[in-house]
Amino acid sequence: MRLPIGVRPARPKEYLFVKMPNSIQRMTRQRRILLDVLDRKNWHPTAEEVYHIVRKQAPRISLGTVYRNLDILSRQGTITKIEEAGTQRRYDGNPTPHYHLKCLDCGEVWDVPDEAVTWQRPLDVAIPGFTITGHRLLFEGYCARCMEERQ
Amino acid sequence: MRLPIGVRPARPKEYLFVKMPNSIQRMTRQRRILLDVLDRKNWHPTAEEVYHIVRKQAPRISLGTVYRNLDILSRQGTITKIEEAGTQRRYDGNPTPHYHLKCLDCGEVWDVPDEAVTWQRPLDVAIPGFTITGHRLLFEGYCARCMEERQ
DNA sequence: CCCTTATATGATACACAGTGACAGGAAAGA
DNA sequence: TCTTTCCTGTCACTGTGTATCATATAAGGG
Repeated sequence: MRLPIGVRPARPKEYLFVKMPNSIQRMTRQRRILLDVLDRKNWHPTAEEVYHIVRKQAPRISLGTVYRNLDILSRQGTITKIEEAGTQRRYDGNPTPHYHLKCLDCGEVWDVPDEAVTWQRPLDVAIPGFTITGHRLLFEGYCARCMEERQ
Repeated sequence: MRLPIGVRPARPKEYLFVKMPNSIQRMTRQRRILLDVLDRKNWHPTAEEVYHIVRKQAPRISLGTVYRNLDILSRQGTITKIEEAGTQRRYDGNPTPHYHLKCLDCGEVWDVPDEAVTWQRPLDVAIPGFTITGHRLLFEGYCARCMEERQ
């Protein structure tokens, strides 16, 4: 579990020019379960998947509440939102920056271990007139299972 | 203009395990206009934006036709589909691999000139059990105009 | 421990981006 | 010009996520 019951999470860290969201004020039952469910390694569920799992513990939770909390938590920096236009968003309980790997066949997403990526300096970019605050890197390919199935 | 009228573009290049799309068979008026409109440097319109511009030359074109063609052309390799930047997909008339830059404030997307990116080894990744076919890299930050407006 | 109050929830309707189906239209080769 | 079959426009529809609002409840104070 990420946060002890009743403990307010840290306020959103200030970030250059980023409009800061409402942060968490209350640790509700639903929110606690949701955080607990998201706290697994190398798991990148869609909102729908989170919803189905959370319902085992909170059968009357609404999908809206799941979306609302996933949004709040990701904007607040507690979880990561993986956005790709045209597809379903995925969420990642791990808030520290890291890269992802996506199977082009089944759509599943995995973490890329830092040591698997080789570049000597962690990537330097300079574009005149632009203030760069970060980058997102997604690797694409085919997972072992999908490779097998297609042979 | 990318393709002379009446010239069929190259058939889709075969690619490991990728289901190949229907490729272009006919150079229709609508398709010609669309390709013409997309052929601008450093422009990354949404389907909606393309639609509005194409309609100046083909007022009765449907949004469905725009989507259909953007999809066919990108799968065929004539244009690039940008999925990682925001909620709406964007399209890029430039089919050669390159990176993009997105303003987190206005949502606009630009090309990153290759020489602006510095990494000593050209990015190497090895993940057991995974066949990597490519990667997508998106830089995020704030453009000059948005920086100014917020000061 | 109960009361108060603002935040969070559940229900529902809605918005948006993109897709599917299909009859009619028009490219391209004969 | 004719024929074939791919493509278009129309329109209904789906899936993902958002807005609204009455009700419920967490958290701090008395």
